[in-house]
Amino acid sequence: MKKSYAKLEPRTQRGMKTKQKLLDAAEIVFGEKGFHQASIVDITQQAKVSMGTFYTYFESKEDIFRELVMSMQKNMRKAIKIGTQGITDRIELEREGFRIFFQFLQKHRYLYRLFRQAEFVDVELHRSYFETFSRGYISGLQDSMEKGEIRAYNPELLAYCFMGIMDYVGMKWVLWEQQEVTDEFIDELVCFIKNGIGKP
Amino acid sequence: MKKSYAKLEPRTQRGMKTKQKLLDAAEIVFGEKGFHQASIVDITQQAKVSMGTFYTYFESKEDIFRELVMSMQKNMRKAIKIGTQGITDRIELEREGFRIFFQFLQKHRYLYRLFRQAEFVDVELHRSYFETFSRGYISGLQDSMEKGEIRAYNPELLAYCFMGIMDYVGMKWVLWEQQEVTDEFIDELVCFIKNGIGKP
Amino acid sequence: MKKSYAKLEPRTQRGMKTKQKLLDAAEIVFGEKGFHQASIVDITQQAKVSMGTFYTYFESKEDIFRELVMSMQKNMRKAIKIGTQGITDRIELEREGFRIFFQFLQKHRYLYRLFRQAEFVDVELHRSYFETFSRGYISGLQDSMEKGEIRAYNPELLAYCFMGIMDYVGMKWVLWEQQEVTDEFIDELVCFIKNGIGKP
Amino acid sequence: MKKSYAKLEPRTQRGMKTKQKLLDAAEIVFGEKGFHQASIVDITQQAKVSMGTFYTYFESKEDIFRELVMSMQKNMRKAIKIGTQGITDRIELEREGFRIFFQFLQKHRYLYRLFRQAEFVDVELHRSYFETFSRGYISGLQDSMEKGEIRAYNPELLAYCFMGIMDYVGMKWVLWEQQEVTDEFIDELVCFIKNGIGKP
DNA sequence: CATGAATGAGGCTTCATTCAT
DNA sequence: GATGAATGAAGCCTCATTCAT
Repeated sequence: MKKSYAKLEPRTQRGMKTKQKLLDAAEIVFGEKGFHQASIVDITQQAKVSMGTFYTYFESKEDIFRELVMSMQKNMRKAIKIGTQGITDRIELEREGFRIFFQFLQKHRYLYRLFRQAEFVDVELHRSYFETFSRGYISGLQDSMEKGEIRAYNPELLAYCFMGIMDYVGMKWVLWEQQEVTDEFIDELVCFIKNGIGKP
Repeated sequence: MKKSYAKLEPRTQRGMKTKQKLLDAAEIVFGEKGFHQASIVDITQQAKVSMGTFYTYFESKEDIFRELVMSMQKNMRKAIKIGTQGITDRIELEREGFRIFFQFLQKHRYLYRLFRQAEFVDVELHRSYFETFSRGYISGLQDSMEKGEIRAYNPELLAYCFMGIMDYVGMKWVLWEQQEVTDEFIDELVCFIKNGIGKP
Repeated sequence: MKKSYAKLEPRTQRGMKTKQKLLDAAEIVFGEKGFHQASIVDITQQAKVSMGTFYTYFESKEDIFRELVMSMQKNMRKAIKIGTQGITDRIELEREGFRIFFQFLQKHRYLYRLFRQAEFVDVELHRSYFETFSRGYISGLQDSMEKGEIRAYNPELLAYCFMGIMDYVGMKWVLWEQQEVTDEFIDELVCFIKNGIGKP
Repeated sequence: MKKSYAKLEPRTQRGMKTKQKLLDAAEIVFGEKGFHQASIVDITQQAKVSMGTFYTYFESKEDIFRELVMSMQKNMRKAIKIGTQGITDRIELEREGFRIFFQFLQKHRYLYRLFRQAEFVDVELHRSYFETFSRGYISGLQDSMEKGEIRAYNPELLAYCFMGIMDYVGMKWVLWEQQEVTDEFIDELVCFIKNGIGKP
């Protein structure tokens, strides 16, 4: 017996607006309270709509979380892609990538809290994010290595190192310290990536 | 979050055993299901004790989680400390630190899942872990820099980079791929840290 | 159970058609899912109209159910009345009554599911059906007894026996087995009613 | 992820008593309000236990309904079986069967309301009841026919006729009229079954 | 007349915690 | 110390009905 209240895409302008209000509210609420501590009512109150309205646009708490995380991932990847277009030098590309990532983080302060929880909400969501993101990263690094632009390492290892660095540095300075990430800061980061800690 | 019974420290051999059974069970259950998805019954069933027994030794679900995570952190730090004793060369120290960390991970497969969730269970727990762990790391790096052993960077930045790398590499190869982390693999990792990606 | 809009009798051709579409849809939906499992949306989707349109023609879910059941009852009684007109012999009258009833059942496969539920939707609806139907039956039987055409029994008892037989036989062979009820089958049924199971 | 709170059979005397209280309460509540109109709270209040206790013994509303209906069916069949043991004459057997059935009905006033709804709660439950009950009935009738004790009919048809009669007569006089069903009444009923309505 | 977004009361279910035995 | 039945607050979700366009 299939559901009679199928959740469809809104068919009016008003509906689209309401759905967006809910997504925006969810970003804040999930970010602040965490997925499991947050309730649907928290979200609808934040969005200033009634509880029932939630279920006009989403099937469940998991559903809105998934949509939220996926759209965020898409936007982030897009921002990085657009921002780094045309940069050919690998080091410069990394520098710009970091900058854009931290900028994105500042705009979406809860990105971390959302991504981190994905693992406990929907394993697939989590995995697919890492796979998609790392795939692009890996092939980019591989190209640079083949061109002899950078040292040769296992490109997968390198990609995960970079992702770990972005994650932890972003968590510490953007999320916790809420500092503006300056160009000098990023320069130092890139310097480490380029030269390592060994003395020349 | 009331409590009428104080948490007991077991006074008998039997009591100690029961408490340990519960902690072992909690490691598995929290690791597999996640803190919020896991129930007290899951834990007591896994430990093969009755529901009531749980509250003889722990005040709440949060309580056992905290105790579990804290003891794990302590053990991990201890393992690294002991294993790296006597090593003076910074690079070798990092190499051995990575090796021990990944070994520890292999023994405690759920370490990640537990640490990751700490943020959503008890913010203090999470913060204090990072602070304690990074403090030691930072001061060690600072020493090495002052001795001129390694290049000079913001030691805090470096510590978070290393922690991020450990986290992501461990997650990818130990947790997900369940590969044995070979010496060659660690060597490559250390090589990156030492030399960076820039061409010499 | 509030209402601010009075139920409209459709005033246009288009309106009449829409109302009928809704009634036809309700017959299918209530029949398949059952009154309580069925939703207004199920009905409006089946009828291919919007949700709001429903309340132009019906006051509530109960309302359309009532109208549906009552019209079905009326049609059934009418069919039997017309079909048995002019038959004077009681036994032949019963035979023809059965035939028409089973034919009606075949056309309105959900009649049972609807009538059966009436008891749980609107007790009055249910009672009134039985009273109206049995009243005619009883008086007919009484006449036949007084004329000495059939044996004398408590006519009310007899009427309920016949109704029970129609109900169960129809349920078994028309609803469940979906067999065509042949004349031979009905003949055997009437034979039992006429002669009983006792040896002559 | 399997349920952690599995519904087991109670392991103590106290538990058994509580479960029975809930079943007794459900019989009344489902009988009076109907399955869909009744809520779990209605049942637990009637049983004077807390809401949570319900889920210690039953998985869902459907679950307790099923258990209730199945135990009732079993008890009814058992009562008829025991009560008609040793009766060899078919007519007397039917007479006694009716008597016991109506007596059972008087004790379990809600039996009808429960059985009638089974169709809308769990189709299988409903079907299996009819199949089990009719199977015994049919084979008994067949035996009698083969022995030449009663007239020969399609035994399945006859069984459904008798079941329909029991159903409707019980509904009318026991459930609605709440009359005591006297021996005279049953005698008349049996007389019809034996002799039919045809003049000798 | 027709539409479909919005509402919110009501019902189901979970599970951390208590407590009598 | 150990047991497991009992509790009830809290959260998810449904859907009949309203109403602005």
